[in-house]
Amino acid sequence: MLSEQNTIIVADDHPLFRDALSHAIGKLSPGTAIVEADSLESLQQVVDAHPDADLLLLDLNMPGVSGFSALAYIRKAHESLPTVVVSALDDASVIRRAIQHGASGFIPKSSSMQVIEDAIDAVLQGEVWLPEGVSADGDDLDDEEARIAASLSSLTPQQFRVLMMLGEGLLNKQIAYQLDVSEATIKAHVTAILRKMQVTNRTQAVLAVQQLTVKAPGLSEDAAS
Amino acid sequence: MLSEQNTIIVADDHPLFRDALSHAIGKLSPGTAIVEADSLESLQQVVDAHPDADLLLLDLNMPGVSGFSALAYIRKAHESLPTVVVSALDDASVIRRAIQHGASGFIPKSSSMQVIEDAIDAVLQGEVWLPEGVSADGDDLDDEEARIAASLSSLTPQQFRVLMMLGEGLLNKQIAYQLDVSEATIKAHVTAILRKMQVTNRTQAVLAVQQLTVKAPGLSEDAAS
DNA sequence: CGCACCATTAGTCGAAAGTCGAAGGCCGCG
DNA sequence: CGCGGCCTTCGACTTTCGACTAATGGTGCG
Repeated sequence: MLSEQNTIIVADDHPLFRDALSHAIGKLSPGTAIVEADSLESLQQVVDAHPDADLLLLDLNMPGVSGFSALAYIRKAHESLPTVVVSALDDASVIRRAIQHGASGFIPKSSSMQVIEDAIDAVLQGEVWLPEGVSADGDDLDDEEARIAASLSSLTPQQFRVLMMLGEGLLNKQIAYQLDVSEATIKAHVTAILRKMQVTNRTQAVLAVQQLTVKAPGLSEDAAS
Repeated sequence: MLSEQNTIIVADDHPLFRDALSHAIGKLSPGTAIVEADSLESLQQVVDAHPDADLLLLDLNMPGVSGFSALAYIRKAHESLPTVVVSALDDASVIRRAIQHGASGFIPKSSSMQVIEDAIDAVLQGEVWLPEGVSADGDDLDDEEARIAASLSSLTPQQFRVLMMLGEGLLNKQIAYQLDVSEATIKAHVTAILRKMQVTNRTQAVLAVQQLTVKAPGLSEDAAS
């Protein structure tokens, strides 16, 4: 099956795992075009350049993107693009939140290649794939979190990028330099962001974004595999 | 046992649970003086007014205090005051972090009265009390988190209060009004805070504090009991 | 008492943040 | 094609922030 011309986007900052994923897809479906992204900026470009993509594999721990922000944002901007979250975390609550933010599936990074292939296959068929033993149902998303996610989805791509940089504690000047525009432009974006997120200053905007953060359980163990 | 004149501080913003705890202590040890606090400010006052207290029962979800901040801060300021964390969360990682931040015990809010009494009793004996099945050992605290906790402990009480308010996204002017001092004073405090925390602006200070946050797993269930 | 530390305030100054209006580009739609 | 809408960009202006200096008062300690 799925031997048609598909396009799959793999977004992960870790080159090794990105390659592993790509390789798995290539084996699963040789005719599939694979596009990779390793940052928020490249992801936006790629998604924009491939509006016809069939699937997005998205890592939750992309640098410069806190938690579910990218997921919530991409999902609203590209409703027809099924998105599977790939993450080292595998808490039930994390998985549930991912689904509630619009993911079509969740693949723990510890999964075997076979499981990954099954998952991709299932989602391409239009199903929702979850690790065994995890239910998608349950409580709804936290009201506050849903409200914030909705705010995020109303941002323009550039505004979203700026917001993520605010979340790193950067100055307007630093953001301007990185995006290669003037500081005045960043200020304008920030003003628009504050308005859309219904807050009065950047610190409050950052706090809102932080609510979509996935708090690493840490301390347990490193991803040795 | 423990029929001597003890003093126990109960810090919890939830009146019902605070009373329940106080009641449990009263039953366990009639001669014990109980002092309550329902906010960061009152907690600071109370702890200050009772340097001879034998135990502090501290809720993690105090309004205006993010996560382990209060624990880390109080612990450094009053090393001889055993502190037991009381929380609705009971993830193993949360418990472990609490211990690593200096707590002498951890009591899930879902515990039975008997367990609570046992826990208090044990800690008063100088032991460390944990819920059954949880080990305190394991990995060390995240380096970054430890560094931040150390920074917090170097703050003066007023500076700590101001920092917590920065964490709510308040303006200097608003903080000044709430603390009933001039804005100049707040600026002076903020400058000192930024220096001690080794950051360059308030947003970065807030982000640092956020790293000590306990991310509520939420979604699972409400504390129905 | 002198000393150190904290809290408070004023005032100044330069930098950063945030608001407002506006111009140019791009795209869809009649 | 022309128009409107949205995004991006920008400069000018106001407010807030943050550093620095300087001063006053309280508190604890040898």
